[in-house]
Amino acid sequence: MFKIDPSSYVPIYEQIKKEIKLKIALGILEANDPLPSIRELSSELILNPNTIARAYRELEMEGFIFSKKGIGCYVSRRSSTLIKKERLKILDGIFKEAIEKAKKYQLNSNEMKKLFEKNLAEMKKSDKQGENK
Amino acid sequence: MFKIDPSSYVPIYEQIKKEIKLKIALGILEANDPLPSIRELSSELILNPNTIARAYRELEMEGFIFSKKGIGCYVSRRSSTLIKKERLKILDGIFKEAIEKAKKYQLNSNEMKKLFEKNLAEMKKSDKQGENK
Amino acid sequence: MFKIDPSSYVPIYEQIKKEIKLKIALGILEANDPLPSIRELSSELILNPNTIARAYRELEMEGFIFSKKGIGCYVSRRSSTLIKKERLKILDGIFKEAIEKAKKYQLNSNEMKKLFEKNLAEMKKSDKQGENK
Amino acid sequence: MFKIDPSSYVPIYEQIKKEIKLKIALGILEANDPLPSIRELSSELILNPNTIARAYRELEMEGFIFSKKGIGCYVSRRSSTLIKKERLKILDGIFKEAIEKAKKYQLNSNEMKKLFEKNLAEMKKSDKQGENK
DNA sequence: GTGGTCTAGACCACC
DNA sequence: GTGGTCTAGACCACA
Repeated sequence: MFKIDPSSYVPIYEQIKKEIKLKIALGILEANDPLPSIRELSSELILNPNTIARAYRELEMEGFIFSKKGIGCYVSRRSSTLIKKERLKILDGIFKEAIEKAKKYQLNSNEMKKLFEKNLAEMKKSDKQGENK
Repeated sequence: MFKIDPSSYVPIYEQIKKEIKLKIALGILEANDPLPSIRELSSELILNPNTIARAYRELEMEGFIFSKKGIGCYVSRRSSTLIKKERLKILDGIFKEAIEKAKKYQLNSNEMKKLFEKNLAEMKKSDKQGENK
Repeated sequence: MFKIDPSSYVPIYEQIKKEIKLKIALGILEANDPLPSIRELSSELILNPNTIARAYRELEMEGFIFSKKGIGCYVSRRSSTLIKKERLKILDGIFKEAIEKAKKYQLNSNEMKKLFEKNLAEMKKSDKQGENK
Repeated sequence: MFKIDPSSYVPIYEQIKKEIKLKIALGILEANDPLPSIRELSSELILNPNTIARAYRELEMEGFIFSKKGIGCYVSRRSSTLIKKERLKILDGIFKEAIEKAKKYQLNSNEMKKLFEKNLAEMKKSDKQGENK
């Protein structure tokens, strides 16, 4: 389903939450779709069930999913509304953060623009190579 | 001297290390310059001295600084050489990472460009306001 | 027949037991009356048959009902005697409990009275609306 | 500090949350007051630290408290505002629930009133006896 | 010492 | 089988 980086500073349950939110944001998971069961996902990711359970519980508290005892966890109807707001915040945050970091390294806005566009071009290039493979 | 984000997942000692490396990269700290004393920095950042000590210890192990017992810590001569390699990696990584994250959220390159420039413009704006204060 | 609250901490089989005891206490179910079949009730309440079966099993153990294998469950003759004791306890307990809880929140008896009467009035109001539907 | 009922259907972490919210509602705990440490409370209540940690974590997510790594947990400034809203809901819910239960047992509003006032009188009586002891 | 995360594994309610 | 709670105990970051 997705990958987890156990060496990251970001807690594993937080990584799981993000990945599921991402799937909702991309429409891969839609309202009433079932999530993988806690045990299933825990054995797939080689994690303790409690870690998955915590991620699911917090997603439920935030309104993205709902759980039925003995049945499973499902994407909530409100999830698409909730995720739209988060998506914008996240995306905005991504670039804001990058710009702030670059600013710390005393790059001026022109240098940032250059560097950004260089990286963008590189990404496009490697994407095309990926397609041709 | 600099700011720390206690709510970040990045450990505080790691944030301190980054900030000091940054200062070396920018030439604010040069070879043989003294670092703020552990006590000084800990009271300024309202952190436990042990946290600062750990950051300094690891910077010493990586060769960026050296310590004189009972006197203080100083920027090493090798630091500027060491930092140059890191700086390039970091700068390049900043936008690469941002682009990759945005790509996960299925932003195409045009949308990324727009969002990047929007945030760049906002940064400039808030900088000017800061200057006028 | 009755409602179940799946989000309550009280187990569902316990809620079912209470509802059936209630029906006996109110004389809606009398000695030798048949209970709804497990299948019937489980499809009506959208619950697993096992959950209903457990409620019935415990009611039988407590003497309120008896079951004929392959036929169904029936209200026992002793049920009305058994229920009378429970009913008094329960009714008295309802308000005693409410008052104790409110006392914890340092409501004095006047405030409790006010709040009680406010809620009583609201109930009456919503009942009338229900009738006019 | 308070008691927990391990046999209750209400989960222990939920009971702990309620008790702390109660203490905030009553002004026993005020903004910036420290909460007992997780280990302290867990050994006092003879519970696993994880159970306390979960209660504290959820209280933090709901904005009632904040935690500082390596230092402790403290009542938040917003807590008093947040608790006021909850307190009203809780108190209203207590009587609403009691009335609904009594209604199920086909008590009419006059009977409810009588029973309520009887229990209120009993409470007052037992309170006075408690004082004289 | 503090809180935070994670694992391992138990029991429960429910399907 | 499912999710939910709880225990026991480890390791980490931080004071």
